[in-house]
Amino acid sequence: MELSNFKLQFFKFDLSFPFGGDFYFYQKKHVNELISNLPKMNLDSIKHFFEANLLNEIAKVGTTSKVEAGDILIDFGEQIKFIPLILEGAIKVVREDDNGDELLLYHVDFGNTCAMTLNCCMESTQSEIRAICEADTTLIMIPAEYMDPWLAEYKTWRVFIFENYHNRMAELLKAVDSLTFLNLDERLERYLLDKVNYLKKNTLRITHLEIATDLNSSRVVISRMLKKMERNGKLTLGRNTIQIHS
Amino acid sequence: MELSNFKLQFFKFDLSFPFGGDFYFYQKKHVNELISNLPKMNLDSIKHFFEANLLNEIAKVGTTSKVEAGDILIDFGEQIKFIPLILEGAIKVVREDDNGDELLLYHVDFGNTCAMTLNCCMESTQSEIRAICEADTTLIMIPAEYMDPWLAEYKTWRVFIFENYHNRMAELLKAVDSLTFLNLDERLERYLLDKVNYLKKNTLRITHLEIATDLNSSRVVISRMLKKMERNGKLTLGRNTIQIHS
DNA sequence: GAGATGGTGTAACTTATGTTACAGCTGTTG
DNA sequence: CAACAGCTGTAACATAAGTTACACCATCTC
Repeated sequence: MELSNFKLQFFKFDLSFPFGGDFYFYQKKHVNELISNLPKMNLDSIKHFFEANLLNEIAKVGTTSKVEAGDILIDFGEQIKFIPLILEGAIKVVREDDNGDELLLYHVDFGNTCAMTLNCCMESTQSEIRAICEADTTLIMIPAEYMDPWLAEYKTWRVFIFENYHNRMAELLKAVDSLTFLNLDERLERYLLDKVNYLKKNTLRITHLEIATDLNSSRVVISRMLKKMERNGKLTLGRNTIQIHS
Repeated sequence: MELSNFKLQFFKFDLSFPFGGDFYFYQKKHVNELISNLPKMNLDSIKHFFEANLLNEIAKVGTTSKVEAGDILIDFGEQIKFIPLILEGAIKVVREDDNGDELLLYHVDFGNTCAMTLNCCMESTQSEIRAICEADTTLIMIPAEYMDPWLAEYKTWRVFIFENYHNRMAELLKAVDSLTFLNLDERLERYLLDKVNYLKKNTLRITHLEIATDLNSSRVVISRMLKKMERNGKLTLGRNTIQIHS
């Protein structure tokens, strides 16, 4: 509920950073520079759903970081030490089996965090998923040890955490529904529309093979279905691009 | 973690109740009789993972109820007003699409609660799932309004709630994995082994149609596969029964 | 005990999806 | 420019799963 209006107001992050994509290697000194550089932005974008005292705490212990498209944020089996709160960009969460076959589970975007990660923070278990940035992404990293005390202390934190659990659970349910009740062509259509939605572009830069991987299908099948959809006027195919007619 | 040893010690619930399966209709007076009848059992089975003060609170506001096999605990779209904590028995959680096609998501058993329900308690949303008793089940119902204050006050409650979220999430992931990476015959095999596990019997009382419904498949296909498994010596088929050789 | 109901077995067929193979095209690299 | 790697299109075939149809039981009811 508190989250909904958050989505309306993006803030632009214009500083360039002296370090690369993998936040596990960020040093404390970088973080301090960072925080002192953007206190206003930090508070502005979060103040709409966290209480004042909590905002202060977040400003004190959180660090802002930027991750590039294609970077892997979290991988299978990793121990997670930060709660990532996404300010800008989009992250996709995938599952993999023993043969290396993949399946896209869902996307996490603005104002959300990854509930899979939350579990790890509370219980020090390992990640069951891989999180990959789809666009350049800005996030606040909160050290995992604050998870529990904040739950005790701040109502807005509890709401935030539970809303996130709820959202993730709903996404997982949606994934189960698609797998169970939809044919591949319907899943493909949803997949494309989803992508248009959260990337906010009608023309997607993507190959048939990437789609096949996300849907755990094969390239030939996806090409076949895309061609059919093109014949039906739903989209236009190009090399490395698909333009959705919506 | 606290939950693990809880599983070892069942307690037997021998009183007969003056009311039927649907706990939504229980009256406060019944509840009070109940509580005064079983204070010892209540505390015994829970004291291993809740702190003393919380146990007192649970004894004060919780009610014990018994639900029969086959009863629907929670259905789609219902507003949930109680957190169910399962003491004995087994509950299956299923998903349904617009055509009425079903899919079994997972089971909830001893010492656990349904995380889907938790969301509803925190945010007053509606149930996205149906919960059906598979065996006669005893549970403690805790009014939803205690959910949030207890999170603030009791560390063991937070652990309990998050462990449950984690378990449910893991079960959902397992469901996704099965749907994505396994063939129907493998899913069938897992399904049967699962059932043997949580019902603690090698001989299952079930029809092929029921299995087909749980797996969102068709009876003919399931019969075909079961017959093949019988020929391979994995099980013995009978009318309404399947005996698993393990 | 006749009929109805529901569970199981099996064959024949259909459909969705995956696989293999290959051709053509585009852009990059040496 | 020649060679190469990656993307797309298409045909032919293979497999998993769903569908239809029907026979045969077991159990229950009138």
